[in-house]
Amino acid sequence: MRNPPPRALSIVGGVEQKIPTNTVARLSRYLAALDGESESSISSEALAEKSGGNAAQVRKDLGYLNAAGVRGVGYDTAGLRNQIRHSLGLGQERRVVIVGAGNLGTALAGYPGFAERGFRVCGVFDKSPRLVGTEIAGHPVLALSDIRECASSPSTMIGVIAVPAGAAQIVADMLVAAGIISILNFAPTPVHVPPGVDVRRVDLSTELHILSHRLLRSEGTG
Amino acid sequence: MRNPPPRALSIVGGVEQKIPTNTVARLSRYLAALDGESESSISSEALAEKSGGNAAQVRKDLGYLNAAGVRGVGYDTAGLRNQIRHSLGLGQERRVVIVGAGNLGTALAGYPGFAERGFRVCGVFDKSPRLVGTEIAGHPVLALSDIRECASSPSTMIGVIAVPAGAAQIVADMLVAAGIISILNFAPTPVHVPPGVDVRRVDLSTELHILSHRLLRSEGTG
DNA sequence: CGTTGTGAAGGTCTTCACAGCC
DNA sequence: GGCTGTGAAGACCTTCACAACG
Repeated sequence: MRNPPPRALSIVGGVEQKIPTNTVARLSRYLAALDGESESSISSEALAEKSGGNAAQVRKDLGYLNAAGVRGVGYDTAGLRNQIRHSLGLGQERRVVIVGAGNLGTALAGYPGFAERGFRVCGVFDKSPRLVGTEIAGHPVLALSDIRECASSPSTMIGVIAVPAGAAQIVADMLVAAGIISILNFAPTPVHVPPGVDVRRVDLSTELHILSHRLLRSEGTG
Repeated sequence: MRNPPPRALSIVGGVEQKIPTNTVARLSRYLAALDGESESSISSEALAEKSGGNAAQVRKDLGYLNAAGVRGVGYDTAGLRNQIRHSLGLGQERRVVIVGAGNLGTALAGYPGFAERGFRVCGVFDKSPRLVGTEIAGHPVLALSDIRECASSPSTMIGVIAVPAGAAQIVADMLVAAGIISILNFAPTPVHVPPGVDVRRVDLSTELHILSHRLLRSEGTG
């Protein structure tokens, strides 16, 4: 959320600049699009087509990576993939803890995209003694109190909140107490965290509301 | 991501103006925040606090609704709730079909927030004959071929794609063929649809990538 | 008084258009 | 010729600041 004042990072081998969040989101999609690409080189136009965007934007976005496109040809597929992976912090393995072993937590734990895209689920937690000890999607369900232990390399971990709204804040507090500073919140409520902790929120009802609003409009005009 | 057709909308006879998508998303959150509100009136500052936003923005957003705030007091809770519901197209019941009865589809079908926020799941579909006929989250699983039948009031329906990437486009085509013009796509791939069909995309990997990128930054500066 | 409603300012993101390069 | 890289323009979004008002 609150990012530090724009400051140059000393990354080995280059000067990185701040990349807007929207661009990061699209980079993620470019990466997915590249996964299905067998040609050794790809043009901004082709990449836009495959990722659902537009060519000028692709070029602007890749500009943030100091991407090595070749004029008249396009971008080297393998090199571009590496650069995007690097800029998304996927050079090292990212570990994910999921809190909440209900329907959503189960879906997340079993989501094949996680592993494919560089994330490893390293713990699924639930407060219910009925669930602790069972297994979902191949992961043992652990007690909430074990979060701390699991989070031994805090800075590389992401915590996912997949519990009902009423429990979201308490879970957030626990994640923060365990040293996790990066949280994805699926509960339909905001959570408060100390400065330095980054929360992203995904709310299914909100997505439906947006579609519903636009339906209303097309009903009005149609 | 595909955004709404950039057409200017002239609602006949009305004073309704276009509401930016970001504002619509926040309206959804204001609505959620109001659900937990018992006071008869609420200030922009209080609403901002409860919804995780900022007061000036709340006032700007509510301005799009011609909201009837009372200076020195705040907004009438019940009235505001109604206005937001109306502007989100929740005056009528919105029906949702979910395609894909895997982990994610099951989680969505069982998500209590849907019903609470004005949406009714009216069909869960899957291509697997093994699943058709079973029940998930209280909904019978139907065959894909029944989508058309289910979508008798097309304009009020929202289709949710909860299938693997490889099947997403085919499912999108089927939804469109059934007359559905509003789609929420959870598959990690874009889908192509004809003009007039509105697609929103939610990608879990992308959310994780954004967090991962920001972790990288804080590792660099920390 | 406290709070809304809103023009104006400031910032960010997207699109355009074309120079530059292979 | 074809495609990238990018400044400039334009659209959009957020924040500020304060007048208007109950």
